[in-house]
Amino acid sequence: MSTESTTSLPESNNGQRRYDPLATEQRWQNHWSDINLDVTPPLDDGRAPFYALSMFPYPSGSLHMGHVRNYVITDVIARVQRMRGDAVLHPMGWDAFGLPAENAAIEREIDPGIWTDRNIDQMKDQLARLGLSIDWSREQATCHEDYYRWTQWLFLELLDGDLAYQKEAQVNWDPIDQTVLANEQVDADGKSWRSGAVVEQRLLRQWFLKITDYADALLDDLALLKGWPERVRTMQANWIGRSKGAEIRFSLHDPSSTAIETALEPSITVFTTRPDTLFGASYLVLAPEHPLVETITSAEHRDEVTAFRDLMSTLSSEDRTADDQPKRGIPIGAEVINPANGERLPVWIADYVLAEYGTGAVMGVPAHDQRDFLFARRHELPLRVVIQVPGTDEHLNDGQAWTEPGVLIHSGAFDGLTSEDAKEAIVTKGREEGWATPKVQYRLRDWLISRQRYWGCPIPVIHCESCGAVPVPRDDLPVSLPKGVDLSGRGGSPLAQLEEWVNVPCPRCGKPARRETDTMDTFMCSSWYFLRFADPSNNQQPFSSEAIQRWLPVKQYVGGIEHAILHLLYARFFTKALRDRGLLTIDEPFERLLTQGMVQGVTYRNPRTGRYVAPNLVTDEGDPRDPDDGGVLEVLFEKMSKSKYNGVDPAAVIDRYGADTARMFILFKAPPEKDLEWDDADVEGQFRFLQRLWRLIESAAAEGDQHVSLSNQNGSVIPDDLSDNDQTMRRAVHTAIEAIGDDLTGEFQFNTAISELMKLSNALSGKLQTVQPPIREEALSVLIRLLAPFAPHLAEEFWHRLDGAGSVHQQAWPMHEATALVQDTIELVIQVKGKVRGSLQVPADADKDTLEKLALASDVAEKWLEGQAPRRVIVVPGKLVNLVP
RNA sequence: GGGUCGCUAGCUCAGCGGUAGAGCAUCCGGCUUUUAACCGGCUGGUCCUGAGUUCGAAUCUCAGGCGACCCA
Repeated sequence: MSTESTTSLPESNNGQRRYDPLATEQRWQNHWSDINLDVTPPLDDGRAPFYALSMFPYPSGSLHMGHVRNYVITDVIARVQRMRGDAVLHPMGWDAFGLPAENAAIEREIDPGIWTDRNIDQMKDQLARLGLSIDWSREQATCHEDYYRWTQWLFLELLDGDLAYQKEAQVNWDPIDQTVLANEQVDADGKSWRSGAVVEQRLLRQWFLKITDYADALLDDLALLKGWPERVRTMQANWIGRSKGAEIRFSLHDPSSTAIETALEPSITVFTTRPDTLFGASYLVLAPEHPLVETITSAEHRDEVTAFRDLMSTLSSEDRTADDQPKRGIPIGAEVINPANGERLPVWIADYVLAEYGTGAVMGVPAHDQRDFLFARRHELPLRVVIQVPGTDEHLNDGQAWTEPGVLIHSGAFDGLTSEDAKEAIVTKGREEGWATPKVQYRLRDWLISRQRYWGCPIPVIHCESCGAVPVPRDDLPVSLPKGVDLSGRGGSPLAQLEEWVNVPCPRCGKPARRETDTMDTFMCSSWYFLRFADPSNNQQPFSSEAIQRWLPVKQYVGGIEHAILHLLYARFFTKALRDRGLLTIDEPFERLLTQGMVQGVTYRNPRTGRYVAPNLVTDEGDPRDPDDGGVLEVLFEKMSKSKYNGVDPAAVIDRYGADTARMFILFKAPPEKDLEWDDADVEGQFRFLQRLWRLIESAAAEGDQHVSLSNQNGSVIPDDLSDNDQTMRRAVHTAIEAIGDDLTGEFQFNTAISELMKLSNALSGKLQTVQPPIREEALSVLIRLLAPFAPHLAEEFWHRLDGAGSVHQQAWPMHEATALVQDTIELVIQVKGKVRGSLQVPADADKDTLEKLALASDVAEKWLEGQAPRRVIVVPGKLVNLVP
């Protein structure tokens, strides 16, 4: 594209053109698309690979600011790496299965596939306006057959590897979305991550993936993820929840015998992380649902126990175990023998013990476990201190259990051992005597992937009465989603209604059989999409090993913190499982992770009613009032959402200021990991900065003495005879290169990088005429190249305006020259007793002695030392001299 | 209760042993049939508090306060 075509911009009456962002941006976007600027280099390209990836969006149909922030961050990284000489893969796709499409179908009788494709088209148009350097030729949508046939193929791999199985289990049921959910998809309050409904427990036969086989690997390999935020790693570690301990078997005491029967069956096995406190056990608790409750409850306790179990079945596990709940429980009339000391302990059932965790039974050690302590106090059970509590001998302080490790007391032969040694010694003894086994327990459960919904990837399995669950042969893939299904939303798997689809011959024996009618959790689809981008149109396999070796792992992944556990844990599991199936050679999918903060909008809320008020109903921003009752409103910043009326539409911002301003504002307003408060005034400020740059370039492009042309930029040589002005400008230019380079290496700090651009612009403004032509050519060339990743359209416009060759986005990233940063003289700070009292211009290379002499001879020294010789002189060359009288 | 992060100008953030900075906002002045204006300048700070280390602390250490997030 020639610079001629830019003359269509409006001209002002002094001959300078005005900045018209929309026309400029459209023009360059078309041009880049024409020359395939963003296409990924081929596999045999010799440069270092750099895979930059944003978490792909659900195609809701409208782009919001969170998306914009996410994709702009990734785009800047991709652009910088290209200029630094890497071969960059920067793709985009759609996480396109999921409930909104199905709900739209129910409400408006639109085919979910058509609805989804339409949304994808819309969002793609919106994304295109941002000027993202995405290789759209690699686009994927998880709901398209040429993608999901490979999701099914990978499911069969997991099935072959014994990592997928069916079982009947208590599972989370979302009553609003009418489907089951994985544990990760239920929040701490027991609510669905999607619908917000309180989940119920149901006993159902479902498909699971054995993520627990990888619990140790997923935990241990967190140490490899040095480029991940610490808190994400911590969250994953907590979620996996590995605890080392032991299972300890307590034999039931036979009340008809007075002898200690160590081998009486049945016995009760508990899991504990504190075998060192075994001698402090004073009771034993079973979960109310524990199967042994049925058999060992004594006749006189049976009615009470039945009533208690009925009560518990109505409560969620969160309600039962909440800290502020009184610990409820009742004895069941049985007794066990403590294998360590032969003591008889009563058996209780209680709300705070859950059947799903551990063995569904715990030993009660009131002195050294806070929950046991509260339970024992409430039910007047005995308490025995077996770990020495510092400073108090035998008693507990302030109504608390002592849960720290310590030295054992009242523990027979183990007295005097530390907790750590005692754990091992007690378990060893127990193992010899057959009542203890070392055991590692996890909080992580297997991943429930069945969903009773239509708009998802069909599970490629056929159920045959003779052969059981038979995998669909790989040659028969994909198992296509049938059209024309009645989506009533009334529950049950919609696919089950379609008899002609469901009834098929068994692939193994040929007898009539039925297809699996559940679809997969959409997190399955997103657990491998980053692999497909490396080899997007392969129709022989999900991806080739050559493509994977070239591009994976993802060098920089960018997305929201809400996936800290969900998607990021599943994708890590997939990677390891596929590695063990021989399909991958990498251990981790994402080398570096950036979790961007939320975009928040100004929000008005009536503190009395709790209702949100739309900003256009607030007449006076200085004194916001509720239009209904005239009351004063709270002004807050909260995550943008429809219900809070605080959203800002990206399209409206781009219409008004252009994508470059929107990009610059979002990057400048906050560091990428932190929340960003949207402020229209600051958007204006950013637009003004771009206008200042525009004028700077326009004046440089003017004909005459000041005219700058970058056409011979590579040939221009910095002369030896530099004036002070020349040197000052070069210093500003190379300082900016160094600072921005630092901001874009390791931790990304786009906000400070843009601040440096502003400083550089200020340093050049009005001074370009005062320096030699090669200096101003260098200055402008650097400024434009440093700007390019942030404001790609404007930088391209500037580059062409000053006769630059090719696209600015194909130029090399500037490198700073250390010699340009050197100063002849520096300002030496003079301190007296640590307080700054003045300064002095001194040669930059002066040695310590010289500096000391200069400082002592200065007016400052004379004034503050009053003739006395200083007791001590501290000289920091290049910086200061501190005189201590 | 535990962990992580944060507290610097009115706002959002840099600075992380050596003269407290940027952008926006405010205020003042200028320019203009370039008016979503623009240009120039000023103002503004017990760097959360206290103690310690040091010649010197926003910066390091300890204690405390407040806030956010995660876990229990």
